[in-house]
Amino acid sequence: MKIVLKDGSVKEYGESKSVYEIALDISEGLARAACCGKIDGNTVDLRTVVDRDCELSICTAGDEEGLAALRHTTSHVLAEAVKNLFPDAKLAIGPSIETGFYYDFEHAPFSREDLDALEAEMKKIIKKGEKLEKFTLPRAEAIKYMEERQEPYKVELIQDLPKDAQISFYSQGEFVDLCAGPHLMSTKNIKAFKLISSSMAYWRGDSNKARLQRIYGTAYYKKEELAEHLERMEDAKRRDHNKLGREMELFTTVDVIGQGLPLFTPKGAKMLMKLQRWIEDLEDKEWGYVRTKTPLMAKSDLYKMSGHWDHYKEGMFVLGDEEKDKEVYALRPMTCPFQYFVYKNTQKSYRDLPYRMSETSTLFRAEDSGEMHGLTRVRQFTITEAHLVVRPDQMVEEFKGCIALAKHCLTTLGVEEDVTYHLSKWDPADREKYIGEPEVWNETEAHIREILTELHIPFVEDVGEAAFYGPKVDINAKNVYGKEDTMITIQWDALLAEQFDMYYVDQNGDKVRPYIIHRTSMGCYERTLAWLIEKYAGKFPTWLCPEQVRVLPISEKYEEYAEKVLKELKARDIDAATDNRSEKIGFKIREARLAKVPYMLVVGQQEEEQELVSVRSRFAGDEGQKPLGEFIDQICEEIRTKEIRKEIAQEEEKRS
RNA sequence: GCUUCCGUGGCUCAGUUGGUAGAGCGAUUGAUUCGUAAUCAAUAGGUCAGGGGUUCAAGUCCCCUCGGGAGCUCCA
Repeated sequence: MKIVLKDGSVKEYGESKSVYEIALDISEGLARAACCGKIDGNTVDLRTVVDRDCELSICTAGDEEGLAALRHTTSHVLAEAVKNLFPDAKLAIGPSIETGFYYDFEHAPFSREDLDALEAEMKKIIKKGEKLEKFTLPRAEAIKYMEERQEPYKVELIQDLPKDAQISFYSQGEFVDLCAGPHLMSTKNIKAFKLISSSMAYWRGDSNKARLQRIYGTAYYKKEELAEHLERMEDAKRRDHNKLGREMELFTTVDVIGQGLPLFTPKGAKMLMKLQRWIEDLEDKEWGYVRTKTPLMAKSDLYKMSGHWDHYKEGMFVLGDEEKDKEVYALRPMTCPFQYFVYKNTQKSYRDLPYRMSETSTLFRAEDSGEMHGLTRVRQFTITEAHLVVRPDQMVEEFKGCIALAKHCLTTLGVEEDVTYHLSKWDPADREKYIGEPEVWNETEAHIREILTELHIPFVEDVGEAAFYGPKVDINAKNVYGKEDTMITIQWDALLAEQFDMYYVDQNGDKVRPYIIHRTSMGCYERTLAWLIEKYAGKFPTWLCPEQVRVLPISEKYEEYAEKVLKELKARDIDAATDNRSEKIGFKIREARLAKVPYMLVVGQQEEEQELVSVRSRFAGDEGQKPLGEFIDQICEEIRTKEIRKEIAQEEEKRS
């Protein structure tokens, strides 16, 4: 039997061998790291017997499959440890995930002390180095087997498998778990793991079903990799916008004002203003948008017309009681129908299209109390939202234009590499949630698919993620903890024009229904700011900084010159301040560094006499003395072009 | 909305089996007038998230409300 290995070399064996034996044969070291194999592209367990010519690769350190198998095995060890320490616990499921693994148990909540005790127990199990053995049972016997072991969740899982299936189990010593594999050969190959946290989870993610306790953990091949991962988690905590944004005095929240209602303090408000001016100017000057200003609330009649009353009432803040009050109002959760009436204000000709209306509008959404998080999930937010009313023949070009604008915005902010594109489709199995006919949905989805393919944008398709009136392109970004949020959305709407009786007059004088694109060029400002805080760990590109320059006089004697420098900076629209406190220069520099101000201008006797400034930047450290005018020209250019200067290697930031 | 953990001066926290609050940083004031990451000293700041209960006595125990974290569910 001929085996073609990953590196192209060919091995010949006289008889059948297991993947593990072959791995051992190739390299002792490799085999130790091996977790599973791939035969002709399919992941297989190390115990799998190879009895024919094939291509075989051994999944090892660095392979996704290998890492998943390692973590999955670690989750089994966790399950064994839980059973040892808490025999009453019932096992649910325990898969590997992107950052590690988890296992769900029916049990009282686990404390950190419990997790520490479990870690110690897991180490004991690993030290014993039991072999993981695979065996299979027919379905009926498998159910009986798990009933005997009093594992009701496992029984339920097996019952969902096909009647004629052979159910596979893995054991390590006394411990047995229902599992499809693959797994390590022995528990002793687990070298580096850590239990991270525990929390509640529902059986099968259904809030009507049993409440389980989930333990999260992670595992790596090497101790150093685990240490790196834990360091990354620490770094994520430091970058967390909800903490850093408050520390940097960008925003705050107040109990009596309410959940999901952040207050932007002067620095945060300045950043939002810069973002807004940039987006609005860009849209109006370069992309042909017109601006509207429409009410933040409307009578319920409007939402009934748009379909929001039927499809989205739960998410709206309704003012007034339908039973008692003549008029019921609602704060707006979106801008669409308001802008439709702007369009309808005058009769439009085919020559007027595309008609691109944009508005920086504040929206209100009645999110459930548990959904709010920092600036990424709030009840009131502001977004520059647009509706493009277009002729059907213009639709594809305009849709592409919206994607191009979004990409331009992402590139300018330096985050274009950090996003994923999604084609959010309807769910044909859930017709209630959507309006319109299946043919329209299939057709519009096909159009979007074609556009993305043509633009060479990699994307994934998500069923059931569409708006109720049409499919969309969602551009998502991950936060520091790896959770995804939608930043930008571009929606194809071939249906609402009908609902609002919107039309244009074509060449023949006939009334024709236009198409509509709902889109944003950036996400809402709150979420965008959160993203930027985490992306840059608070060290924003200069153009966005609420304080771009801080002038630091060596002593109070040079205060006058510092004020003169400040005046010239402000005359060129640079956001600057002076630090005139009677502190030593070292102290002032330290504070400016901690405030992440991009440029510090140190001024003393030499500078005053020769109209110079000593530049110290976040990017290059001490940049030396230069004439004030030269510095101002340079920073103005950096701001104008929205340059993202590279930071110097992180100096150790000494805190307290 | 659900489960769970948490809520002490502006920030980070300490507060032992219940005996009516402490530190560091920050702030303020004074002194210092300094050349690239912390000058010295003094002073002020808290109904211990809010409300109710148990107790001779509650920051500490119990209940409710509000707010925060984690995880579900949800998300135009």
